[in-house]
Amino acid sequence: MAERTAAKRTGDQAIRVADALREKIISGELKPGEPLRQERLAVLFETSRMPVRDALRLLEAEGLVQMPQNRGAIVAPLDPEEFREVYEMRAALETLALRLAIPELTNSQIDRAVAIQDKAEASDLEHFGALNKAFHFALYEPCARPRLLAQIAALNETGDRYLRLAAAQLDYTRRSHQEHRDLLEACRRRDGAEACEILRCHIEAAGEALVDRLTVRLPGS
Amino acid sequence: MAERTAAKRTGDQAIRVADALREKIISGELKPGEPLRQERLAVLFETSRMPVRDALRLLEAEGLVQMPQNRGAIVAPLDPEEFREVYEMRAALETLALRLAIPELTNSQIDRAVAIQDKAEASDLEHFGALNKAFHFALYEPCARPRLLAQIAALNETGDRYLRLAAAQLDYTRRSHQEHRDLLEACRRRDGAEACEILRCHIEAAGEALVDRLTVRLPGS
DNA sequence: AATATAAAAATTGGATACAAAAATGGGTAA
DNA sequence: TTACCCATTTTTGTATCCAATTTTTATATT
Repeated sequence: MAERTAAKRTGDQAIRVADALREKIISGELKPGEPLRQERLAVLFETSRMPVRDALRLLEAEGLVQMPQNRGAIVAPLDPEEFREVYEMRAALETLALRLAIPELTNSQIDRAVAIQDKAEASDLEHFGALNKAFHFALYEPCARPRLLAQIAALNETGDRYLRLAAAQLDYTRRSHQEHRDLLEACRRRDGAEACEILRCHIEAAGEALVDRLTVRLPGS
Repeated sequence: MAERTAAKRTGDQAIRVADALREKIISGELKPGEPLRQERLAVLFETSRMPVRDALRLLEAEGLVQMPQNRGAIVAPLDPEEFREVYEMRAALETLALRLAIPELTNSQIDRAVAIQDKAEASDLEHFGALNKAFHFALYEPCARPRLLAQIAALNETGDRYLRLAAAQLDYTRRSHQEHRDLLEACRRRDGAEACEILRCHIEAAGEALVDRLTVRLPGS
């Protein structure tokens, strides 16, 4: 444990650790309920326990980690009820973002969303998650609401954990793609009400489908 | 700086410090932009800098504190645009909570909300904030969505900071009380659509009124 | 006199050290 | 054999210490 070869230099170790941990949690490399020992993580990321603690606090705020008193952090367990909650909140907040964004949407921004969707339809499941997120955010960003967008991003991250579990959703992507196309069409017409309605159905349908699947797969708590 | 008389004892100092700081920030005792020096706070709360740091991280996640890199924490500045965002999100999330709660609402729960509202109408501005929050949560809680409720609570806390600024809102409380009564009426009829519509207008009206006021009062960023 | 620059002070981010709490395991008694 | 209790070990929470960065202050130069 002697040589801290890499970095004692500047800035924010906590962010770096949090990003790496978040990735490991979302990807499922760290399993739900798995304990996160501070010393172990400190060694793994070549730093001390202090930035690790900060990172854990960050992820706790994001809902990816739980930190019971004096009992050590664990990867937040998966719970179909929580997932239902997440997509309900997503439906509410993402329609809000879209409604606010549509009056500001430029044609070139819509074109960029189309390009992302083209790529998504050609890609495999591995990259689908990221492209899907990029597509949605391309449409939301013009709303210029940083706090709202951050919240949506956090909810998406939590949701992605569940998505990973039920990866055999190939049958769903086709429907998803069609809904994305419909959504773009409504955006081109600047029809906010219609676009929001499509988006709401899009999120809720995906959510319901996944909840069904998860309920079968997961035991209680 | 010698005697740490009070406490080296147990548990989570960070929570205690965070609670105290949050109260000071929301109440306005700590002004927006004011620097939060770690050592100073450590002495004030009779602890070391470490729990203070944890507390600041917590409050940063809640949006009440900003922590620029290596530059020390400050009380998050107030920005009318942020407030607009907060009440837009509140409108979206609280109508969701209410819609989900209404089918579960019992008569006794409604009665309890009425009792809270009675008290609110009789109280002074000092307690209005807390009672107002209690009223809303009495109606939302039956939705049984912990994450959603936590998010709403956080948004309310942020919003309360702005409310404090424009306290001369006596003229608004009368309208607010009437809207609360209308809302209760719709809940009694279990008319979810109507109740949500009233709630949406209630939050948006209060928000718009306050944004106007704040825009006059506050300079740009 | 104003501005740029460099030294000094203050303050944060990170590492190590220490104490309290929880988990573990072994032994003993029923 | 099983249940319970106490000692040991692990792990967290808190305090102190050190290095690096930012801010302030003083000085010199134009």
